[in-house]
Amino acid sequence: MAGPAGLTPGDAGDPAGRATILDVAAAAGVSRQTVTRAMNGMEGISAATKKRVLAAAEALAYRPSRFGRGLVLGGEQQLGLIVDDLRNPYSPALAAAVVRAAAGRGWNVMLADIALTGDADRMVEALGVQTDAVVGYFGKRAPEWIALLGSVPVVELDPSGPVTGAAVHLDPGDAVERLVEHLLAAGVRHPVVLDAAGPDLPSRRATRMRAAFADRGLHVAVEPVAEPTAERAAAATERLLRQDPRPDAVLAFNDVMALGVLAACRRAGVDVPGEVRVVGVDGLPLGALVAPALTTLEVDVDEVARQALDLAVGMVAGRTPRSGADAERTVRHRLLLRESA
Amino acid sequence: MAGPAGLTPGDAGDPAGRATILDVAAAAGVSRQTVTRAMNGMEGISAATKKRVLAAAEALAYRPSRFGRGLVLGGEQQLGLIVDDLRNPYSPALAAAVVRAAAGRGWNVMLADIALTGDADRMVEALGVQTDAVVGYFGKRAPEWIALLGSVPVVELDPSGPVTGAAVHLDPGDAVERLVEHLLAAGVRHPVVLDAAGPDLPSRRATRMRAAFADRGLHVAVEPVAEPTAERAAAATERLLRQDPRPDAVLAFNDVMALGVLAACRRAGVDVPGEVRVVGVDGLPLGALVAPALTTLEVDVDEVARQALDLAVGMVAGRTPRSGADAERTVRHRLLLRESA
DNA sequence: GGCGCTACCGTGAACGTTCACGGTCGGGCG
DNA sequence: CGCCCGACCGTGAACGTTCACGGTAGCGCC
Repeated sequence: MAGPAGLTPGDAGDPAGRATILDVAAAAGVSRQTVTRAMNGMEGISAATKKRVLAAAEALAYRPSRFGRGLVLGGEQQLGLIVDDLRNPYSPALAAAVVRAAAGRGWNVMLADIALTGDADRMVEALGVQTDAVVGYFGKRAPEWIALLGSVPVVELDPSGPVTGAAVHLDPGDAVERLVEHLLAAGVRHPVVLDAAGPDLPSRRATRMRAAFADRGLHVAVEPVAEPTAERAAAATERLLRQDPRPDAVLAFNDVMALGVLAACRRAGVDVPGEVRVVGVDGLPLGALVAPALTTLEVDVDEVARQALDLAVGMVAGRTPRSGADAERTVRHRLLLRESA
Repeated sequence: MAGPAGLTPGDAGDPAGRATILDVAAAAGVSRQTVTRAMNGMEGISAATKKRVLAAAEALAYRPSRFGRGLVLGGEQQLGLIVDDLRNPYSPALAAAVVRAAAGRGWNVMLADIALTGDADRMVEALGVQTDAVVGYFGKRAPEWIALLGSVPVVELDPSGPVTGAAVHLDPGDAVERLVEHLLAAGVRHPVVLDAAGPDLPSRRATRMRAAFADRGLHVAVEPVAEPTAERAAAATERLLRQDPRPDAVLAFNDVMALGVLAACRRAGVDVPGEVRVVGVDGLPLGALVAPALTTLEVDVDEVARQALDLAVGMVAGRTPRSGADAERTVRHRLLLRESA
């Protein structure tokens, strides 16, 4: 168990570079194939030889090249996942779901964050080189990046623009209708939507919410926030609370922003849901931890992950078309009525 | 832009499998090398030929094999990151930091979750095959998994047992001393540590906290919780609050558990920090969103990521030794005094 | 002694790409 | 006309691994 002393990698003549299977074969006095047999636990090798080969491999710090192996074996299936910003808890919630779904099918997941990465273009391109399919949020630059990915199959998640290929849509469906009914029944008259200022404003969610209110004869102000963070939402809420008439319901773009709204209300001494009702979107578990517990439009990330993976593997296998109706799925939001509204 | 109609991949004789560079060469009536020149924007090719080659590539849905390319180019650097459970917000916070640090060095990050994955052994092994170095939380099974990784350089994060290789340690250092001083000065007499029931109990954190109290002549009860989740912590807290004497301070293993403690106190009508003081560990941003804002021992995830990557790339390059004093770094906790204690 | 069988091991070939070099062809120049 | 040069393009070789097959030795059996 103690590390073999005095052995640095490339201990024989090799000045640099990893040891290859031929180095091990030479060191053990056998052929390539015998090394393969030893390393991969195949039959057709004596116990003594196997031991000798493994010792040589250990001494040379030999590790099979994933490229050499992948070349002949046809490669493990590798999925690229693009998320918007890992600091927003929704991203990891989704990532967790995707990792789980992928593991079930024997796929590995490679994670990329386009908000955190300086050179997003390079990142996307690298992802295309390293993976067999890519799933994720592309936002406004979807066409550009999908082009950058070359012919790697792509599944867009909740696309904002017109879809160019496969996609999993998020549909507020009747959850938003029921939410609006609920708010109106509670006496809400001055609702405000706190929208995330993406490239295209207002967002689809905001539009959908506004439409639901408009159907029932109520006008909704849409307040754009520079970044979809709790801090920005809190700052925006402070402004809103000073308005006249004061909003009696704040619908946030996502749960994290809604948490910021709750914090701002608490600091301002405004009772939730008594004076202001607050709702989010995403259904994050941590929404149940705060007081009052957050009412939200929950998205079933496991279902999203399942559908996305289904599309991705289908496209890789050549079953699913790369675009068109068969390449689109829809996952519905669920209304999660807790305490804040 | 419109997809070329009537062209399915493998449109010529090929019954299955992706098109190779030779297929493109044949289709365009040129040689391999010319295809390479066209695809990679190299010089020594006429504009007309280049256009013809690119058209053929497009038609055949050709995509360079990452294995073939990696084999000759020596491979992009790829880092594996093992986290415990993505549903705990600390994991993504760390992952975000690692992704950022890695992107700065031109590395890609592949994410694995050992809690979510059914067959963790297989996952770890696959990670070893696909990456050039692995960083992460291995927990109790560290030796076993490091062995499984073969000769892939490994950096353990906050190892619980004795370190077998490189590691980044988390040191509560004087932050915990100052915390205990603060609690004692506030009149705390019956502190309880809510520990995460890992394989080795009590955890290093719990031990450290207990020692700090013991140094000042106070005994601390350690309460193990089956899982390090908010729900479990809340349930445990309900039990604790019925004890006599009732604890006047609860030190949780991490922030998520501390949030569970806060929720339980709120439900029980117990004032924080008036009647019970609550402390977490991690320094998650969301700890500032709850009421009262969570006092915690913050860990600088960016610094952890930097150190870990430094070790990893050093080992890959052969600079840093695989074990020993030079292969270990330490990052100190910081006391973040907010409202809950 | 010849035959076949088993256990063990080695040798071409292939995977898909890029590098280094060699070839061809047209044209300018003395 | 002979020479050289630049622009363009093609051909072996190499990367590291595994698969399919071929070889050799030992041994039992007729």
